[in-house]
Amino acid sequence: MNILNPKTKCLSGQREGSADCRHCAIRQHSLFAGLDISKFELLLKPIRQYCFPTNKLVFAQHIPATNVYVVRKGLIKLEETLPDGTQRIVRLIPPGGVAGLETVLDHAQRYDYSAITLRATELCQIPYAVLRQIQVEESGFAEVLMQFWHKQLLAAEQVIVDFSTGTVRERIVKILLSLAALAEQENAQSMYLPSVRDLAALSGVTRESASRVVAELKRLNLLSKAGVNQVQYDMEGLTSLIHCEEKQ
Amino acid sequence: MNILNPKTKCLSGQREGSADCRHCAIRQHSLFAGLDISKFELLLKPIRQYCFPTNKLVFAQHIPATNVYVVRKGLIKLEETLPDGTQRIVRLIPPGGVAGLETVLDHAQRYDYSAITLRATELCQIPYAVLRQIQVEESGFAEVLMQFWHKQLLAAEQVIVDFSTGTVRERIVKILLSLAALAEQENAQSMYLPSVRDLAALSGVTRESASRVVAELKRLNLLSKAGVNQVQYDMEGLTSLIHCEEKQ
DNA sequence: CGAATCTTTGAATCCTCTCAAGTCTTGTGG
DNA sequence: CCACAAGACTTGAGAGGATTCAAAGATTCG
Repeated sequence: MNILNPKTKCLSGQREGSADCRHCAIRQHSLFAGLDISKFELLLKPIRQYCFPTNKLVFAQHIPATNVYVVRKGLIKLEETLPDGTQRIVRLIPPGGVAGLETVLDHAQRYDYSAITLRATELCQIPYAVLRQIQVEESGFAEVLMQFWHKQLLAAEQVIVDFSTGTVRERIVKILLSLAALAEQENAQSMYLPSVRDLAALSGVTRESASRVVAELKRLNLLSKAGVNQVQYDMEGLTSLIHCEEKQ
Repeated sequence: MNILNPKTKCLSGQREGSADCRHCAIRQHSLFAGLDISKFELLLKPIRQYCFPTNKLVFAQHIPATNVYVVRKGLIKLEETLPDGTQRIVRLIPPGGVAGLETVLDHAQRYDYSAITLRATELCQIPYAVLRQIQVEESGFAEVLMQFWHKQLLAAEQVIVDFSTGTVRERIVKILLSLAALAEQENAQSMYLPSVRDLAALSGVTRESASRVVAELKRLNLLSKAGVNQVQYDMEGLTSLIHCEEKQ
């Protein structure tokens, strides 16, 4: 919930310093929206900001849950490892979203899933005690927290309805459209293309199947490489693929 | 949140009368657990209890959300209808669970999904204003509500990880094991077997595929009919099916 | 009892997975 | 800075599984 100092280097999971929520660009869109920050200045001191590279573990499933994380920039996955060793992603958390909300519950002291960055990601780490105290002092904060619970639910439901239903091509295209929408929000020139492994884990198919679809989309010029894990995309072309399939 | 008067007939969506939360058998396991009911007696008056038969719409997706429903007995599905006309179930709500929690949010005035009974189901209908008022008077109630948000999330995640991953047989068996666990909780002689349509909508496969698996399980004597939508089951046999598949 | 709906089953097709080999990338150490 | 190793991705071929289409058999409800 603060501005990343561009002079600070972004090392592996390194602490960037304590948060400056007053000047956070994303604040009004996230957990502390509507909060009178000056009133809580002291309370917010324990908040730390981190900067993770791609594929770093933010917290592991089953370990004691002590912090909620706000995604300021980047993208996180919440996933579970299945008995056969493959992963299943249960939801993605875009900028403005939170991970580890189970921390705020009295009786769920462990994280339900592992949280891992999909790309370079800036996070704010908010200790349990801070949220608890804000709840005490701000009667409206419980309402805000529930909005975030709701967001989590909607994200999980999207995984079910959009990403885990239909043919492999439909699923992958819907994932890409969803990520393209994120890119548009940031006015980015290109969009983030997850690894084949993550596309597979998010859609519940094999890596090979996911790879074939991505290759096909590139062949159709609906995607074209624009850097490491970055692609340019043809929004209309991708969208039309889904509509064709729905007509079946 | 009250005891169903056994003398009252259970008609289609008919109101059973106002709630008597003080004597509710399920209360200590649901939304009002830990609440001093006598203190809220007047407030809880608007709560109504309903008794729905199989396959009745409790509320429809997109209509204004004005009530939260507590499942006292039976089973509810939350589902969405896809463009091709088939349904996708995003989660099941067992006794003690709630549906329509989005009602309590300030900014989400419409239901995210349609709620439909899978079997004869007893519900308590709790108006928004009641929950809001309890939140005002009981500082701990927000915590309880969040526990229920968490439950919803876990249910959605189960649909992703268990019911929408792996072969059709694995998925169906995991659904059945989950329902068998519910039956054991109630010390029932047999378990509820959803319609083929619902099994398909819950696992994201076609009705035919779901039907074939159920037929196969009956042939293997892991399921045997014990009434309308009721089956006896071989817990160990079903469980071993999953373990075999995981070893692959 | 009859209509409508749901379920079952078969056969053919299509899709997805599996297995395997080869290619490309990435990160590390010399 | 390059070489190498490990891991990720791609691609093909074949097998197996799921879907589709179709028709017949149950069930349910009025």
